[in-house]
Amino acid sequence: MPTIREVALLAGVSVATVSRTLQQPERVSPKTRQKVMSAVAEVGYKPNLMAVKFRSGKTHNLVVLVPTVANVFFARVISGMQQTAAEHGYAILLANTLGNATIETDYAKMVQTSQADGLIQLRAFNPFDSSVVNGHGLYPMVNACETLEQIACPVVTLDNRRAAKAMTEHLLSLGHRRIALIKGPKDSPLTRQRLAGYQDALAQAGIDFDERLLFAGDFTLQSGHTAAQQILNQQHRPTAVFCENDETAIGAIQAFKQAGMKIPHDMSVAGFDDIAFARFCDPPLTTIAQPAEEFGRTAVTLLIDLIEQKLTKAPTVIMPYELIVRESTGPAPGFQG
Amino acid sequence: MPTIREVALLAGVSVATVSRTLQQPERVSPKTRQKVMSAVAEVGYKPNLMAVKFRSGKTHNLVVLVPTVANVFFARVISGMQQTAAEHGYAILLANTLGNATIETDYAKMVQTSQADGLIQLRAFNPFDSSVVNGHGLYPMVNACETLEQIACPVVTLDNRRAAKAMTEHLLSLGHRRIALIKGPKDSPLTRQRLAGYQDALAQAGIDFDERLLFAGDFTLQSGHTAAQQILNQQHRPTAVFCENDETAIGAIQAFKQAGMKIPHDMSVAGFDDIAFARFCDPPLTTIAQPAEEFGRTAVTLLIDLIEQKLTKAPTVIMPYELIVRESTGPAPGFQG
DNA sequence: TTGAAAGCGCTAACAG
DNA sequence: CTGTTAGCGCTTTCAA
Repeated sequence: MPTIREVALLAGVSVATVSRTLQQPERVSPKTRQKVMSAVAEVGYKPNLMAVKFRSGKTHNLVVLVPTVANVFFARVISGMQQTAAEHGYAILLANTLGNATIETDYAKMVQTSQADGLIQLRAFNPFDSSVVNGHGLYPMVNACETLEQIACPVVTLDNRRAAKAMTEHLLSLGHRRIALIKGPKDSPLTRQRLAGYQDALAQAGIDFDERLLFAGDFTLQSGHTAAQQILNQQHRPTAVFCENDETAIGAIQAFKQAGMKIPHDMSVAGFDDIAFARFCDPPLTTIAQPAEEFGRTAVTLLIDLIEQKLTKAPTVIMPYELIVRESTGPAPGFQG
Repeated sequence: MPTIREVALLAGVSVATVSRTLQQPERVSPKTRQKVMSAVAEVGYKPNLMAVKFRSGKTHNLVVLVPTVANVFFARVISGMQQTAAEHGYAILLANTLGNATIETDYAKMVQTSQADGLIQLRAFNPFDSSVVNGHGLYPMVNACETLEQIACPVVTLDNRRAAKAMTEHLLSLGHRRIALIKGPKDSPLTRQRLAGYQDALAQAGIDFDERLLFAGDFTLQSGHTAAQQILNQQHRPTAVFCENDETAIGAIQAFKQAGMKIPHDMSVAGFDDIAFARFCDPPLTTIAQPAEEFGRTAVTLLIDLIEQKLTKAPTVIMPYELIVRESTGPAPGFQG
């Protein structure tokens, strides 16, 4: 790799002049500029940006902690991040953490060791060693999609409670009275929020909350399938199932169909996220659309503002949702709209 | 951010001793080690790894160019990469390139500017400016999933031709004689290879190749749906459709079902990749399983070997495939097995 | 308009 | 076992 020194030597100027030619060409005479540029071309010089970053103290790297890139919703979020980051001259270092705290902590060290300027966490977990955080101030961090409580950092989130309530109301409006809920990962605030919204809607409709209608899930296809089988084994079956994400719903629909049920005739199923597959299900899935790419874009924008000190206090941005009614939900048996 | 100097000052030793204590503690007396460690703890010292990397000339970063993380197959590949990279102390810089040559070239510059040690490309395109490549040697690069012709770099690939032939043979064995093929992106060698495999099987079975059974696609759900509609409009319909990936197949299945067809009774549909959704389709999808995570792991291993000069020449690694027969393929109408 | 020189934080000879 | 020192490649004063 040729260095700036070799260029200087070949052009017969000082390294300072080479640097200036590349950074602020107008401050260099046309003649030297010419000489330098052809020397650059001749040796194929590319500045060592590692050196530049080291010197400037700015890496222009952002770490993103994502539980799993295999989750289609997250994939969209990342897509949005990448785009905005690139526009601002930042690169994304993506960490597929599998929700593992150790891996998250490891990657967070990239910020602590000056390898990245900031971090975006898509899960409700503070990846920075708390002793460090308390003792020596916070590192630039943004929380997206989830809600990291007890830490003062910008948050980009959905009003999950309202959205879940809206979906539950949709099911209620179709005459459903026994509505099961297949939850997301246990320790996630998002899961609690969606549950709360579900309960809100039931309470408002004067329906008693029945804990036996709650089923565990973890946002995977398999977990939806498993939960649906449990529902099928239940004595007094629900007539509708609200799944906390689309993958779960798709897994559940399969289990119901394998058991010979017709969707939505025998069972209504709703999801959450509106991933691409939702529209291509059989039947197409009723779900809540979230602006996934916009989540990513917003999170990156906030983080860069934080890094560049344009932010005075940590805001909470609430993104809009949209109820998408497709064909996986229908009237409850015997219901007269 | 405290530096090594502050630690040295506080511990009353030289910076070299601090560095040694951290790198090779055994070369330092227990007493000084003690002093240094408590000074490190007291100021909350974290080494500036940017400086370390700059000095060592090794970044331990790998750039990965992926057409789109939203493709579930690629998501799995990336997952495998991340894992292996982490094991070797490397980080993955993921670039969601959308198959855009300009974006790819931009990210490739990270290698050229010493911000990353090497690159993995998942598409058949050389992201390095060819003049640079020719003039000044190659950068460490590995091609995975696709086949980058005309460049001598390690390749991790599937025998796409054999795999496609195997799937076509499966369909032929079910009595299908008119088999449509929904292709992948136009300019992809992988697409050509799968087409070749399809033709191999037909030729071997003594069936004339009919160009009207070829349909364009781009690996998206939507493109499968669109192609299936074209098939439905055709005069002399095929009885089976082989899709070059699972997303395409899932899109196609929906279109067929919307037209009132029963799968596989009226139409057999096969995919390629065995993504998670394949098993949860209705009906579950017959497909070719590829060891996606293993692709990622192998590519990273090769790249690291290349970077660390453990590789003398560029190998081509052929990964195994497996024909997964599920319920989306069945006997051709009137066929007596 | 240009050059000399300092220094970013760290490691690795080399001396002691 | 420990300290001194040079230097990685670059930018940026400060002088000339």
